[in-house]
Amino acid sequence: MTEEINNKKIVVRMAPSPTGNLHIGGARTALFNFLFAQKQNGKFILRIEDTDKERSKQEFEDNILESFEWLGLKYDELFRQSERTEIYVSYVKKMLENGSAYISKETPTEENPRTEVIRLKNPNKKIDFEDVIRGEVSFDTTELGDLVIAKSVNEPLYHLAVVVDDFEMGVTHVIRGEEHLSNTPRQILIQEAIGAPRPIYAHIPLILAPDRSKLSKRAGAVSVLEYKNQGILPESLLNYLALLGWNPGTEQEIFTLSELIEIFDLSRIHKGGAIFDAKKLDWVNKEHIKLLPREEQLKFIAKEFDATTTPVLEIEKIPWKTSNILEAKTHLEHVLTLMPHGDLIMKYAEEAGKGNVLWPLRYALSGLEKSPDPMTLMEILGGEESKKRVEAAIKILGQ
RNA sequence: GGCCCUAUCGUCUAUCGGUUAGGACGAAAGCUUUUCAAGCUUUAAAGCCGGGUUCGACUCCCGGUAGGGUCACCA
Repeated sequence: MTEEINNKKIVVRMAPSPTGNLHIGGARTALFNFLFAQKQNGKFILRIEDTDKERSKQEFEDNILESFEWLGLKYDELFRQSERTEIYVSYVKKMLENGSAYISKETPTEENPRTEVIRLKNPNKKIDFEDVIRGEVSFDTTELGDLVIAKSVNEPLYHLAVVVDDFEMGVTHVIRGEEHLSNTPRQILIQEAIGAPRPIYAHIPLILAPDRSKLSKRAGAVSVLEYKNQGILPESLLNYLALLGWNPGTEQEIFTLSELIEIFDLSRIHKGGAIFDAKKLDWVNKEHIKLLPREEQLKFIAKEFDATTTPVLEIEKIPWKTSNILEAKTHLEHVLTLMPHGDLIMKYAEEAGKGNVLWPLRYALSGLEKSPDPMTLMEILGGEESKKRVEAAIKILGQ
């Protein structure tokens, strides 16, 4: 509330380019922006940066949008840079007029046959900026030269489009990946040329491949949506991603999205990159599945347990280790009369010895030495199929 | 290579000058008549190196080293 009274509302954005599927690095950037905006009661913009017509693909934009949808990261506004060309053109013209940019004659090459481009007139100065995560960062822009900001008046390039959009959209905080840290001085130069205020920067550390290199397709970066197919819950992915490069300062590790919003804090973000650990993600996912209502839980357990394969039973594995075949048969026969009443079966198991009853039951249902517990299996398999399997086990024992 | 950033168990991390350096994942071991791909218990496992500053440094400073990012008419 105070933010809105004292100064303007906070505005953040996530600006992916549709040149690939949204992967976990992008998802985390989106998450941090989202959490910050929610916490500050601000606005979260999703901006598709598709100024590169050759590399931008509709399928990737679709993938990004679908990923946001699945993750449950709601944005307040959606923009496409390809639909905003006139705006950039007007800025290019303005810069040309006020002399902060100029048309530069180029010697055409094979890759770049163009004879002229538009360059920023670099004032060649030192740029210092305060990064929320990294503190004071300073660059000498002399080495940047007069950077190209547009291929032509009608073809703006990345840096120009970003700066114009952030200005036009009133972006107050730029929260993005560390790979953009060295882009920042260029963008500040353009800001100053068009008279835009400087937003607050927060460059978050990269998510690394197991060999500590930048995450790429080659290094095993996978689309966010692939985790969906793997049975990862969106809240699990978000929870895990939040813990990569950030922590709440307590020992709690499992959070719902609203809990994350409550406790998220930019100042606790790390500086160093972090390796993505799929095993820990699995653990986080398991914890979130436990939080689900029973019905939902079964869906995920069923995903890993193949209920369609009829178990192949080995007779000697049916009885519990201190028991024998005859006893196992007796117990299963009794259980069969009790099915499908789980509570009655449990009661019987308590009396007859849990291992004696439950092990043969579980093994009969699954044919596995390790599996979900018998009650769960019966829920997944259904009453009829469960009975069939128990009967089959009894038959084997009776031979 | 230039510029910039970073540096605690294998991995994710706590520590904001004084701790037996804590937790989690994973690993290993053990327990369990077993609602066992679970749970519980236990163990191993870390301050990159060298200088300062200080009564005292993982923590602050400097220098190395290592890793990463970035140096497009891509984003």
